[in-house]
Amino acid sequence: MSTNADEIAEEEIVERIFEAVVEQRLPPGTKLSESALCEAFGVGRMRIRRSLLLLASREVVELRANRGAYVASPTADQAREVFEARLALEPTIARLAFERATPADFEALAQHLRQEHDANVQGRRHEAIRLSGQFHTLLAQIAGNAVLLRMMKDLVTRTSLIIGIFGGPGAANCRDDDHQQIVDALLANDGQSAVDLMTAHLHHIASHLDLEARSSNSVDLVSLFAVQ
Amino acid sequence: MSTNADEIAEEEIVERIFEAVVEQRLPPGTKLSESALCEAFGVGRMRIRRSLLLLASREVVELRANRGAYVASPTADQAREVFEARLALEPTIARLAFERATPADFEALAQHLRQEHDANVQGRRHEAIRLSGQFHTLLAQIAGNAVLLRMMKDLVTRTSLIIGIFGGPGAANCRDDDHQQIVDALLANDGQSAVDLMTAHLHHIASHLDLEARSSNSVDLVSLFAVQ
DNA sequence: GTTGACACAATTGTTAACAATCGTGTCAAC
DNA sequence: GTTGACACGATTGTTAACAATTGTGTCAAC
Repeated sequence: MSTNADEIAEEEIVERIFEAVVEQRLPPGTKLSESALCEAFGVGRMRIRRSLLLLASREVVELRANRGAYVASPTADQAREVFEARLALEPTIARLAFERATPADFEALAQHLRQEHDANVQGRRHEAIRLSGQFHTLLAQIAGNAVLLRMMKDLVTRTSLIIGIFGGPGAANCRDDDHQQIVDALLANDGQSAVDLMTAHLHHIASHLDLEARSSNSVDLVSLFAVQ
Repeated sequence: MSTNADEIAEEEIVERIFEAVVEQRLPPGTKLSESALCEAFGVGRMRIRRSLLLLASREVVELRANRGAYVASPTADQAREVFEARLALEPTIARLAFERATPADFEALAQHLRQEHDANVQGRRHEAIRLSGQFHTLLAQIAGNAVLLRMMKDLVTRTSLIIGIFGGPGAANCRDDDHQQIVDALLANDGQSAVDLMTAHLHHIASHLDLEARSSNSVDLVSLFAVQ
């Protein structure tokens, strides 16, 4: 009764769009027209508008007045902020996951690493990218904190956008080897190493970004003709 | 042209309700009827509904289907999660604020402490509570990270709800003396102390909660008649 | 050939009426 | 006197038509 199967809920639409963004099938700047989404999800316009509002509140979508919804294009500053936030959260998440992981969690981690490896080997790029981000939310899930999990979902999604903009052409999200090492540390009962590896992992990702790159679009003109 | 003065934006409605919740003028469970809010803010129903959706997405408001919007009533588990998240974020925020604070920021902190002290001495309870929470968001502002700032606003607001439910009757949010000490540490150029004081401060607040208290409402019946 | 204004089409934003659901109060039955 | 069913009022949820804004394409003028 609470789960009406007749129509898709906003939550699911948001989830699906999140997933598509994580997989980089919806690049930054993509226009999300209401009518197209109505058709895609088979729902009314109101539901789409609510979903877009929710996506905008999580800064995955940008709402321009009278011009529609677009997949967000994080700026270099925003990219820095996202990674700073991840560096604040994820070491703690790694520690909590270390403290609370059950045997079932370790099994889930092992299975995830296999999937990630397979997707990489078999060249399923979208799936590999998605799993790569999902590793971080899986850890948050194991950490057993819904607040942190929600934050991580947002940050991981925005990270995909950031890599899409500032990452090199071949740059995927993470080396899966890093993930393997983190899980190994957890299995070896070495929590501190897991925390440190996570920190290093994030620094590694951030270091592969060129945050000076795409400022060319509009900022150049502004700064070029600045008075000073 | 972008700032139409003719009507209040959703953003402002959300901000105002956030403020009222922080000040504990909107206790947990309060019904937020659409018509009442329409009258209160002088806007159409659609705008109110959008605002409520935004508030719900930040878990300050709970939306029950066909029954309306209510100020959220965090559970004990959610309370633990919120404090865990704050413990993950705020030490980092304190460190960042320490690294980046300008003389103007220190002046703002000093002024804030004065206001907080005055409100306490003069017994303006609502304002005191608001300023007490605002201290934490002010630090996030000084830390210069919009992502972290947004997270902190949500967490501080939810903390007010948590204290309203699980705090003792006279329990305000923070002792302002703790805040003074943190600022003193920053002024003394002692970043590590500021970080440690912040951690201790959060533990102090959490320790004054009785997270076993209000589980009586519905859980008691369930556990009372449990099979085992 | 380029630039400017104008009009049209397409899309978004808003409003108002309608439908559905829930809580409450009354009333009858046991 | 308590419990159950029923109907009403109030509130929320949805739909569809309408209004407003934006972007585009055409056309004339220089």
